[in-house]
Amino acid sequence: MTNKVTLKDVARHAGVSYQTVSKILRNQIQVTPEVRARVQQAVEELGYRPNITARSLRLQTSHLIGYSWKPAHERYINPILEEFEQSIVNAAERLGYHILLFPYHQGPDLYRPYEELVRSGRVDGFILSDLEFDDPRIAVLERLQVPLVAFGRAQSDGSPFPYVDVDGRAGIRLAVEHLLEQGHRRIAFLGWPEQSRVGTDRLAGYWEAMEAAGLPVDPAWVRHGAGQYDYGYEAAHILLDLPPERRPSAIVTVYDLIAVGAVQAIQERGLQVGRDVAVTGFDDTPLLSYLLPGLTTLRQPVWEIGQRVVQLLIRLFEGDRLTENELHVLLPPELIIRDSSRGYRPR
Amino acid sequence: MTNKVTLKDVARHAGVSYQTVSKILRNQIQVTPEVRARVQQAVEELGYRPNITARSLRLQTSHLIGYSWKPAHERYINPILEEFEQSIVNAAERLGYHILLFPYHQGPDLYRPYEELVRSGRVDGFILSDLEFDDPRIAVLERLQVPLVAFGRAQSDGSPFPYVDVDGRAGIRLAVEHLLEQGHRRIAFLGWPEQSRVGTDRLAGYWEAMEAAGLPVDPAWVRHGAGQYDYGYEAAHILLDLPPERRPSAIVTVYDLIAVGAVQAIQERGLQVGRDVAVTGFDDTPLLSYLLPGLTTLRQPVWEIGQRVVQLLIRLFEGDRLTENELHVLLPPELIIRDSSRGYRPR
DNA sequence: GGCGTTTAGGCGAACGTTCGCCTAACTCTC
DNA sequence: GAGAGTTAGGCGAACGTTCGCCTAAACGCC
Repeated sequence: MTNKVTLKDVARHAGVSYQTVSKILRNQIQVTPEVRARVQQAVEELGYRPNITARSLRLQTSHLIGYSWKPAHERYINPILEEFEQSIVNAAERLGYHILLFPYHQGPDLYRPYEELVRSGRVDGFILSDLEFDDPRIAVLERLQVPLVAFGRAQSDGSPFPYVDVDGRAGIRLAVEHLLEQGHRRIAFLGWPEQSRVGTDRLAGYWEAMEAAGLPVDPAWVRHGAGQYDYGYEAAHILLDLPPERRPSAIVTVYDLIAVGAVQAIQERGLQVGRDVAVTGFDDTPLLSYLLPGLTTLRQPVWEIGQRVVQLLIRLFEGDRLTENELHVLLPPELIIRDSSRGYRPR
Repeated sequence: MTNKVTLKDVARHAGVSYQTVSKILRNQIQVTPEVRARVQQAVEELGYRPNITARSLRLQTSHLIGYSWKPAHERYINPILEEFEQSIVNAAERLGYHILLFPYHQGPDLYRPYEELVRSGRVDGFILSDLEFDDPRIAVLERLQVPLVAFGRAQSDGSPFPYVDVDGRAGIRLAVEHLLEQGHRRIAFLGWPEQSRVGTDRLAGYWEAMEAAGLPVDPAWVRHGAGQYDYGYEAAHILLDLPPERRPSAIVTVYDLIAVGAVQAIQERGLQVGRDVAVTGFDDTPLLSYLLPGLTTLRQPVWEIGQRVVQLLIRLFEGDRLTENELHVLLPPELIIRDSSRGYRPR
């Protein structure tokens, strides 16, 4: 079953005390080359592997990181989460840690399971994703005084706890700037509900870019909604119903599926996406490329975020003193330009 | 950081020996109600939680299950894996276990990391998904003599190791039978490459259903291919190019994206999906419902599979003697009938 | 009331590490 | 060649549990 070869076995084989074997393997002692060789050989012959549990007990650290995320439900899937998961596993592995799955279920007794995991020494710290506004997990974990790093913020202007996040504001700014370069002047924005942290952040990017270009923004161009495909579809129809001089020639959205809905609405009116009305999305959702190959979108640096999150958490474990810039990291998304925002021909 | 309250603290507080506290908490001893109450109170006052690492060391079991899956790459995503992951976490949690992520990377030294995890006592056993034909992980783990349960088989007619799998053959049979009921007689099958384990299995279902209905199968109707969207698209065109009396009126596919490609090809020819040519997919891919709402497809009982996999693995841990039927479980998928296979009007 | 039996709870040991301290033996120096 | 310094490696203890064995007191019985 599990490893039966212990330090004592190796020691007996090599004719030294078992504590000495431990020290030799961890390079914490000087020995004659001859003894070292004997020990090495014994290790290999017996196939010794240190028992992680015993080490954890002695060292008072599990080398396990809890990962809490919000499971997708029925009609909602988060396309970037799988890549994030892979990334943190990858980074953790290289640093000698493993990732323990710990999905986040809303419910009355949120505290209990976290306390259990922490107080029982199961995990050394947590990685959180899918942060909500005023996320209850944060309070719980801070109360437990356990290190945590979040993928995402709780407030648009940053949060006190350590996080790594995508700079949605900069991303949307990139998208708007790109549309401006293409000659668009009336650019609409399909955002998320006004309370949404992510939505507010991205909307700010829109305002910044429009302002920097000195362009007035028609209030009708900025919309908020909670849905996905349907919301994009309906909102686009409303936008296209505006009188010609107010009708946007480009629609920036905060999510690919919203963009897909908008594309559908545009096409239904006999308009051509790109040439007549440009559309941009957000996330570069993998499956979409099959169905709507040409959607201009913003790709989050998910892999990089995962790597940073783990590195940051482990530095927290080690008790490093970290600067503001190390504790709060923002990474810009990459603008992927495709046909949905090319070939504009003003009419 | 981690729990500082130990059995000894509780014992001191309650005025008994610490071993007695342990026994009381595990109900392995009879004590006077008064002592039990004192201990209970001490536990609560101090917020004692047993240290999992120490327990693991003593009990020689980590209560951790390694989950190995094949990470999605660039253009390939497996839509059912997230649900599976959730399901095993859920089942494991309820049985006192946790899931450790351990992605499977093909490479020269496959053995090493598994050996490490097992011999060091990190995990008690493994769950494998995304099985390949003659999957190397199986050999490695069997050599290490570690319990394992797979989601999937390595051979169409079953595999020696414990597994839970979806009965693709029965699924395809359902789809074909449904099409027969709709009045279709010329039914084509877009499968996977001939070496594919899953593909062979599903193809068998097709043959069985056609044979049971006493219908001849035109060899041109059965196609094998490795792609997804493109493969479906091209294969459908080839099928529709057959002379009218040989041209299929229904296309069964082994994967939703292949079906989407086929739908595209059908529509390009001015034919209507469902009325003129029926199409069925496999997996009920979540995102697709936005883009092609009406695809008839087979939904794998992923949640159920996850639950069963964990239960089976834990019974393996416990050394139960299991019967053939318990070790090798097949669950049928559910046929979701939508518009792409309804309203057939023979011409 | 003496004997055997039950019961409550104590005690020692073990799981496999790591780490600090200790001590012989060796090396150097004058 | 004696004292001080260095070096190789041994030893005990600890991390926090669980478990088997032990014992003293309480109990039942005739």
